[in-house]
Formats: sequence, structure tokens, C-alpha cells
Amino acid sequence: MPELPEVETVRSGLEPLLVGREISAVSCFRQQLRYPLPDFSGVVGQRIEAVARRSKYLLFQLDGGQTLVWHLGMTGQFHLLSKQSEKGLHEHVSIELSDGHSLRYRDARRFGYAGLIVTDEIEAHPWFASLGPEPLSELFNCDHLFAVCQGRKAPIKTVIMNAASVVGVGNIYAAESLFRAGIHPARAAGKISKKRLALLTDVIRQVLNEAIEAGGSTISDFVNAEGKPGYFSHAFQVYGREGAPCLCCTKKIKRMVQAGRSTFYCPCCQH
DNA sequence: AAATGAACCTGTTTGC
DNA sequence: TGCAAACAGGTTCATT
Repeated sequence: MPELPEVETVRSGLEPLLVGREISAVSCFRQQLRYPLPDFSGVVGQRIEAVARRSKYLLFQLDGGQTLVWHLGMTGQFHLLSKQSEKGLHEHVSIELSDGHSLRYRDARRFGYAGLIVTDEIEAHPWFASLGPEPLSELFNCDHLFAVCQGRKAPIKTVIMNAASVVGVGNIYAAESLFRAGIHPARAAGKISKKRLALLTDVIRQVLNEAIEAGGSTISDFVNAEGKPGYFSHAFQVYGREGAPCLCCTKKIKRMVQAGRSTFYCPCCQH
């Protein structure tokens, strides 16, 4: 489900609802999601100081010096319930807050995962140690992308989707960015001029910012913390539009498979 | 070393 | 209509 704009939408929605609240209990309805769930007993009585994000991870910073790290996988969702209620379909964890609210984690496919990490050790943790820069930060610039692509024969699409190059760019935004930059998704990364990579850098930032503004992209099931969908899917120019006319040249949008994922592109506008 | 494909799961859509 | 195959926003691991 979520790429960077969707995770950011969830983060900004949860932040005002959770910061300052204290965790009074945690119940797990199964032992593991993608990985075994952490032992939550130590978080009871701790207050949530901040809700942050790194890459596609949500970071619930607790006042005891630990951070609850959560990845939503493909179908993970958080919902804040105001009343006690039965476990809903595909709900796996319930975090009770001292004000009576209940934060539920729901995830049909269970590709999501969570960990409890000492806040000062997050950057060194295996989930974070080899991550590239945030695409909306100064660290992600033309020089960086050029260095990453240098000498690589891999297709540019798989390079920008690799979190070691830059984080947060998933299948949708990779396709949309390459279309806007006029770059063919299968082009070898090392064969793209620095000038065109500079354009790609700008366009990735633009696309992600626009998607955040729109509250993310909902294809079938993404919803924010209030249960509402995002609207960026209406702005897709290539993703999911196989056979439909290119909005630029009117030729048919094509679909190909790269590294096991669908790629949508215009064979006329992208080189 | 680097790139592809399978695996982890369930739900929904597509095609015969 | 029914059933099976294909496909889905992510990441890691094993295999070329």
C-alpha cells in the first residue's frame, strides 16, 4: 500500500492524536506479522513524545528513550478508536492509551513489521543502516543520484526504487517520476546524462510533494488515520493506465514487468 | 558484485 | 456461474 507520501500522510494524521498521550496497555492478537512482534511490556506507562518518519517507517518516540518502529508493509493501517470494541477483521495489535483511546493496527497481508529500538541506536539498526537519503532533503540532489547511477547497468527504475539509492520511491512514484522526466524505465542507469538525472531528481521531489498535498494515493485500500482515502491517484499519468492514451502524445500507455513489478510508461515520450 | 526471481500473505479482479 | 490464475502500494533472501 504505502509509499513515502502515504506513510507521511499517516504520520501527520497520527501526530496530533498521539503526542503527549500515555500508553496504558498493549495487546497482540498474534505472535508475529512479517517478523515476530517485540515484547511490548516495557512500553506500558511511557508517553509518546513524537511521531516521526524515516523512509517508509513510522517512528513513535517514547519518553523512556526507546522508539516503537513500525513498517506498514503493503496493507498496514492504523486506526484510532474512541471506544473499547471487539477485535476487528485483520487487526493484530491494539495499543491502549490512558485517555481511553485505542490505536489499532490492521494488516490483511501481514507484510508489516514492528520493533522496539533504543532511540539513539536507530540509525545503526539493520533496518536503517544502509538507507539512502530522504528524497525531500538536501542530501538528495543531482550529484548524489549521479554518483549512485555511475557505472550501473541496472534499469533506472530499479535503481530509484532501491532504498539504498534514495528512500520512499515505490512502484507508483517511480513510474510517475520517470514519465515526467521523459526517461525510459528500462534505460541503464549509468547511461543517463547528468543533466537528465538532475531533472529526474527535481521531478521525484515534485511528485512526492504533490502526492503528500493530496493525502497520498488510494488504489483500493489506503486510508489515513481517520479512515479517509488519498486523492493523488486521480493525478496518475501512467500508473495503472495500460492501453489508455498518453496525456502528452495520445499513444497507448504500455505495461512491462521489471524485477517482478509492473512498470507503466509511454513508449513515445520516454527514452 | 550485481541483478533477477521467489518468498512472505490475503483479497480482489480477470479470464476461460 | 464457477473456478483458477494473475495481480496488488514492500522488503529480504537465495540464486544466477
